Amino acid sequence: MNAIHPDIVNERLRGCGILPTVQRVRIASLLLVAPQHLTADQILGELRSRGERVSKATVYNTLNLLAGKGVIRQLAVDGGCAWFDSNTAPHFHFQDVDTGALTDLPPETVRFERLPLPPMGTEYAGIELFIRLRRV
Amino acid sequence: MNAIHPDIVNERLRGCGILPTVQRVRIASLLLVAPQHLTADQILGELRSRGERVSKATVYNTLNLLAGKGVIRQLAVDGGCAWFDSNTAPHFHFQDVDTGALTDLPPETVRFERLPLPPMGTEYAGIELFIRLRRV
DNA sequence: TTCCTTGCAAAACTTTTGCATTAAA
DNA sequence: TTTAATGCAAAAGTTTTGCAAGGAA
Repeated sequence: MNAIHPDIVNERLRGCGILPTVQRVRIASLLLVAPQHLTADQILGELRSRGERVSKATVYNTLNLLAGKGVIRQLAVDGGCAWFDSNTAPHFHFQDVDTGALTDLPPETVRFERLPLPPMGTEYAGIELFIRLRRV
Repeated sequence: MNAIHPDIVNERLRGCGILPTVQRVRIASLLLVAPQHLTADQILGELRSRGERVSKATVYNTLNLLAGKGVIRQLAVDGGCAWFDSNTAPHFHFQDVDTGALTDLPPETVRFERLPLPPMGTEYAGIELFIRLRRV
């Protein structure tokens, strides 16, 4: 598994007005090492298997904090638990219907010819596109 | 609120191999009366307010059964609880970011110019498109 | 009768919250 | 020293499950 220098994460968090505590840096480092999709439970499990102590509550609090500041993105996928995406650039996803696992879609493979105008009194807050895949 | 003839629902369920019991017909009738999006809890509340007795477990079991047979569609929306859509034709959704409420998108307002090929060994199982709206 | 469905309560899960303890500035 | 974050356990919310009782064929 790759690593990311703690100072980089530290500065990234500070830049967003987030106090970089030990636990927050651990969680952010894990996600930001590469573009990926992880659940809260996967993050907790990975940190604990490394011997780094974090509580479940802190994992959730930190993920919500990071998502609120735009460091990561919470994906609105169904199925029991939330997925957190370390790639905050606009992009779409493949999703395996059986496992729920997500894969980034190459951005240039999707193009819209037509999209609706937002209804009166509203504005776009984002577009989520999931292409579900079944194994054959 | 409109009504739908019980016989119609009866036949619809039988046609899918579902035994049309009293509770199942109540739940299906509520959903199928119009294209709409309801949560399990909304369905339970509506039936109870009409004085029709159903248990929570049966609502969930029935919704899963109907979705499994393709009578309704379970939407993969994030946020605590599942939404069930009585419109099974291919279509997309607006979603209010604050309330989570869903609205059907007029189908002709979305057109793709380009979509990715399914990766080797997979095939399309469906496309979910949510356009999130924020009130201004 | 035989099989399937229902209802209730309890269990299983994910996520949030209250509060004493601990760490950061 | 003062303020904010952490950890634990308990609470909250949605969904599933086990089992006795009731309904359909």
